[in-house]
Amino acid sequence: MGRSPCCDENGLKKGPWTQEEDEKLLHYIQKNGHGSWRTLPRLAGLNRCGKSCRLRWTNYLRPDIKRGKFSMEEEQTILHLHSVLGNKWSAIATHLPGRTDNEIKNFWNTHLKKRLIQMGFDPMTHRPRTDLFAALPQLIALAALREQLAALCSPQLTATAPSADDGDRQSYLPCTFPVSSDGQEAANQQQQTGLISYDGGRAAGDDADVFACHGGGSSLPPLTDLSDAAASMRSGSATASSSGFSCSPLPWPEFFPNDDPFITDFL
DNA sequence: AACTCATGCAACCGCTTTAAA
DNA sequence: CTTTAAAGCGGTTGCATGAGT
Repeated sequence: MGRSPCCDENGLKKGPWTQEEDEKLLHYIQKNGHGSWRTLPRLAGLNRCGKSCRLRWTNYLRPDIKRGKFSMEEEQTILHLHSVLGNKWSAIATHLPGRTDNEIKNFWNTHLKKRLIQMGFDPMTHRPRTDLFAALPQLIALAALREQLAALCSPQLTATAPSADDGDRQSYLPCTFPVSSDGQEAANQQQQTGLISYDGGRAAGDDADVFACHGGGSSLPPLTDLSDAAASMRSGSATASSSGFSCSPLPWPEFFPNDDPFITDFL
């Protein structure tokens, strides 16, 4: 099972392909098929290794390759398949006609992976990350929630004694995630059997990696409905169990156990 | 205008798998 | 069954380009 010497051979060109090389390769394959990639470069008159030729063909020259931005449907498919298959790019690519595994891999690494990390998800498991730094957005959200609930319980306090830093705090309290400029186009993810199903995406032509926070077309798995909780607090009703609030007021209760002193300290 | 930094993508590297001898 | 070459695949790198300062 020795490694093929391939590009180690002296004199073989590496680096970006020229138009002339592309034409030679394209012309040869259209006429003869690729056959053995090992012998192809010599037969096609190319000073490249077979591996390089194969890659150039499969990732760029193949006539059925689709170019341009990934559609929302494609994004959704990639996210779903990745949650099931992991980094099996070639397997994922078989479900996206015209897209190469390399293209999907690049798209994942430059867009989708970052987006999941930003949202506090582990890009490999598609679950909320449980380490402290990853959970920080959720913890900050909890702090915000606590402040808001406290304000609802005793509005006179906040009304009569505004603190100097209230303005600053308010600026980040309402949302701890990047907010979409368009609530409709924000990604909408759901936790289904522990996996994220990406059910939305960006509007066409919108490149910004922006996401609405909870309540504005969330791209996160469904959090506990805070408005219900707040309404219950306001009305003084303790019968919020129908909304599930009394069971666990926290998002993803399995990651934020109610008996965790660090968490309960927020409440 | 010049510089720095971030981003996207093509291509390479090296390991694994497959198939032929 | 074993060995070996070839192909497949995923991770990584490096360059071109655009945005921001």
